Amino acid sequence: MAVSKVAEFTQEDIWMADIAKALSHPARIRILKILTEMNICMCGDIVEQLPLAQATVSQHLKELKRVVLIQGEIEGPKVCYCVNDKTLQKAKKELDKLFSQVCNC
Amino acid sequence: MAVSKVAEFTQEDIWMADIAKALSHPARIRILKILTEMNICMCGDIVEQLPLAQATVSQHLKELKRVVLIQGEIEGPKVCYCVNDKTLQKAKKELDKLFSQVCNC
DNA sequence: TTTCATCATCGTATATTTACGATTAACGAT
DNA sequence: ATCGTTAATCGTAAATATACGATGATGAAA
Repeated sequence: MAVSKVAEFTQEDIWMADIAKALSHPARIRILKILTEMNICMCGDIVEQLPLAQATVSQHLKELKRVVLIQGEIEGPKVCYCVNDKTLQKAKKELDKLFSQVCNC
Repeated sequence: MAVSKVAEFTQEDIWMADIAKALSHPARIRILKILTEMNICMCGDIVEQLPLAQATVSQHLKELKRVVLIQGEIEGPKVCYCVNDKTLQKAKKELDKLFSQVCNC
């Protein structure tokens, strides 16, 4: 694109779109589910369960971290990932709000 | 990317990611709101309310149509757009399901 | 039938995303 | 100190997304 026009929208719409972007790849949906299903949650565990290389999974984790849907805690050479309930709750609330605004039901 | 790996995920995760992708630009969030707020909903009306050229808005509408979050009805030279409540309801339901699976709250 | 209005599509430029191998960094264990 | 494990980052290639001007198609109105 020539130049992004994203900044010309409201902060609310930008945030919502940003959360949606983080959820816009099936690998990242899957990662969120894996993080909840499993107790231990190292990057390696996730790589095992996805048809993707370690570098690619690391990139997807980075995107989820960017919007704070997940967070990682360094434990020696390992990193223990988990979902961030606060952001998830806010996302759910804002999505509910959007859908109630937008749906005639 | 070399080759997309999207097909290797479940249909459910792919659908959810696809809906999220459609919502992943603030212009498209805004368009959904405009379509609900306004009674008449021509493409031109939307263009007026966005800081984007007509061709760009048309592209965003196409992306929303792709996942059937909206639909357009041709009325002479005009096209009357409206949100698709059925898809919105399904999206809300699936998102709720995802969040309940993924959030410890 | 010519003109106008409306909107999709084409062509194009640039930015971003997806994917991976290779490398690097950080730490624990030997 | 060296080695193995873990995961981030770099470099790169290819696919997609974003943005717009120009053009095309369609139908209403003159």
